Amino acid sequence: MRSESSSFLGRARRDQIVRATIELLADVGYGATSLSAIAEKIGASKGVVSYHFAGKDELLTQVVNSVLQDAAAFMAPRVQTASGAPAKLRAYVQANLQFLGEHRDDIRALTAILTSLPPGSDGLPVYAAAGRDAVEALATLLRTGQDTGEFRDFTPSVVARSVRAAIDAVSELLNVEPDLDVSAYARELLALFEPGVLA
Amino acid sequence: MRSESSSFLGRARRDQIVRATIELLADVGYGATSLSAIAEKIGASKGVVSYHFAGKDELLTQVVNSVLQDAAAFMAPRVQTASGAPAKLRAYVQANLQFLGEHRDDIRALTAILTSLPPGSDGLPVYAAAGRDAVEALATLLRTGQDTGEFRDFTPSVVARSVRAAIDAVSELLNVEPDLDVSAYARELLALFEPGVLA
Amino acid sequence: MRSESSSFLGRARRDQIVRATIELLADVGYGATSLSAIAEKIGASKGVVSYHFAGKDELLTQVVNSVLQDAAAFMAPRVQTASGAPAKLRAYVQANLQFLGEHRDDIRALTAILTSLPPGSDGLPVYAAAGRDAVEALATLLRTGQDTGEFRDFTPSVVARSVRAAIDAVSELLNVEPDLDVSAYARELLALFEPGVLA
Amino acid sequence: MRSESSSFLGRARRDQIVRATIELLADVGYGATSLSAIAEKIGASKGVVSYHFAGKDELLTQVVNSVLQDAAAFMAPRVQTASGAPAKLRAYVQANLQFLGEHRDDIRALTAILTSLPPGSDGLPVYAAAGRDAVEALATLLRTGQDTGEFRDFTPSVVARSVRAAIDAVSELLNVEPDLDVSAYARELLALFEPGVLA
DNA sequence: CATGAATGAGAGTTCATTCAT
DNA sequence: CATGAATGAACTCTCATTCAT
Repeated sequence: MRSESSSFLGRARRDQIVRATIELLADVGYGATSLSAIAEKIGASKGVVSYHFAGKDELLTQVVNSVLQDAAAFMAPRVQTASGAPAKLRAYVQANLQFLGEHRDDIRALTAILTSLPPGSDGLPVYAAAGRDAVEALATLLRTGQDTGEFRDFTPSVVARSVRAAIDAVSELLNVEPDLDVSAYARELLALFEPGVLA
Repeated sequence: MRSESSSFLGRARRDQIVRATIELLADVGYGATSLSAIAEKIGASKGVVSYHFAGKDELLTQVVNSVLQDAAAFMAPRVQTASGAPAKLRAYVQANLQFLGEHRDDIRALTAILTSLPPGSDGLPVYAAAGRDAVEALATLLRTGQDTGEFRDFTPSVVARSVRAAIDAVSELLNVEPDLDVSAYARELLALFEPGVLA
Repeated sequence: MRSESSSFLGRARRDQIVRATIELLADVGYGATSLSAIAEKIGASKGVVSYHFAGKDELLTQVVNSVLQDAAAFMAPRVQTASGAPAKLRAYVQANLQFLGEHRDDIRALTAILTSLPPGSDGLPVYAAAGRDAVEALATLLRTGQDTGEFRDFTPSVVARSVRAAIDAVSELLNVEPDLDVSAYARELLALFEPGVLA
Repeated sequence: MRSESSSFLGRARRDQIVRATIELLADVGYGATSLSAIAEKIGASKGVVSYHFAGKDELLTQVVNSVLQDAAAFMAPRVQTASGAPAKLRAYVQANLQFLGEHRDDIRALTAILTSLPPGSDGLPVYAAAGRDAVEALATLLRTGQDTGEFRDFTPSVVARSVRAAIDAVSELLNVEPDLDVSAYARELLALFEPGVLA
């Protein structure tokens, strides 16, 4: 099925497989997410997955892209709507946590894949790129605020990395406390970071 | 595995195996750290590993414990020596980053294991316990500072989790920038967090 | 597969499939000549091949027959035209080499199939029949020459098999030396065999 | 088992596996010679084969080398003992046919492998090398005879290829006529070729 | 006629584990 | 203590075939 024909049925099957893969990754982890397990979950034979995806790699890539696109589609408008660097930062944190709360399986699946991929040939983790992109985007936001004098003088990459890490940590917390009030958590995070960031 | 024999030789062999496992985990990742690879690395047969450890699980548990104990042994005196909550927090962050810088393989191995272990039977990640302990210890420190009026009124677990996450993020950064000045990074982290934490 | 329909379109499709199969066999070998590869080569779906041929076996049989018929159609008039056993033998060798030179893919495909088919249920190679027929035809020619006194007294089947083998060996040589002068090679072959054959 | 320790047991097992593989190749052909079939034949699990050989490739390479070495060991002394090019040629043909008669399975296995391997990346069959070596060795013998004036003036490579092909053809014949008198056949071959070769 | 979807068997390979020596 | 041998399960992937549309 190399055709991008996007025949309705083919598309639906692929989506179904991606969804099943996400749920498995979230539920049983990377190691237990085999093609057999995926096939069983959708009530089909093993060959179906191989038919719709060139291989496990393509499937996992699809999962990663799917989640990243969803996240970007959710985040972008909320951050861009806000005016001024401080407001954008608030929107960034709040939107992030809201997305985390609403897409737990997706995030767990993403994490499972990214942390389980073997180190690349250069010795660096494969996911370094994805992570670095996210940090870089936030750093740019921070740098903009520094240029306008809204933010203090700090090293943007350090703060960006720390804020992102603090946000990502919520994902794990959600596994333990499913009823967490993510909105309140976002306010607490901002209360923690804003004093050190705002001018 | 008459493990209680604790003969000198047996102890040495176990340590050697644990070290080899740590290096492999750091170098080639969880997936490529097979018993054969470990055996090959120490120039022995596969059976040796199975002989000294009940199974792969016990070996990995040993690796985790080993690293956690080293970290605790390094951290504890530095934090306890400092007097006053703010000083203890500074010591905590600085000692943490110093340890990260000096034990990169250990940390990478630890991360590889903890992020790759499948979710436990209760659906929660196995490493939740270890992580929770670390956060809880820091939260206690923060709570103490709040009791003495040295720290503001925030939710200790939220701040503790965020600080830990910011610290842990440095581990990945070290893979990309091996020459990172961890001491300077620690100062930047404190400059970021202290305004939001100190009373 | 309503194969007796022999509609123009159906006939054309079958021929197209057979041609594609021959090219694949010649280019990538027996093992890589899958139904998918054939379908891809003609820009159609896998089902097409299955529709026009009862199975892979029938397709390969068709390929073999097709090539054998072409060869027979090329050889027969050239040999029959020559008068006298020695002239027929010369025509046989020359026509054979000429055909080899002009139908390399066909020959390679034929060889790929015949050498890759599993031994038949009787333990004998499936292609034994085809090979035996070719040897037998040449042996008959030789026997005729012996009867007329033009050829020496030798065992016809031995000489026939040897001549055929020497001819077939040129097929492999053509893969290595595509510019081989087959006509000159034919003369050398005759110079080698005629002293032992002619009376 | 990468060790060349040549422990008696390991060596025996490897030999046993190679023998089983040869018999399978001879009996059921290349396509049906799977690792499972091999394992079943020696009454062991599939893993055993993988344990003793790095992969199927290494096993098949071993088979090829094993047969080629046996053949060389058989042929070399017989040819070298003969004095004079004509005698060497006679010894070559006779020894070859004798070996063919005594090692049918080996030859069938060798043929199965060499004809079934896919074309190399250069488009040429992998076995071209092995075949070319054999032809080249015989061509050298012929050339020597020409230099001494014992042989006529012909193109050595053409004659060498033809003689080799005539010899190889006997291998197939042996499948059909197991009781063939190879010694008599050798005499007939020599009677066919010598008139065209001897000065 | 043709397609895309699905199946199920079988391939080679890897791995943790067990055990006799 | 240590080894080499063996197992058996699981894995990804490929393929010929079938079938509803």
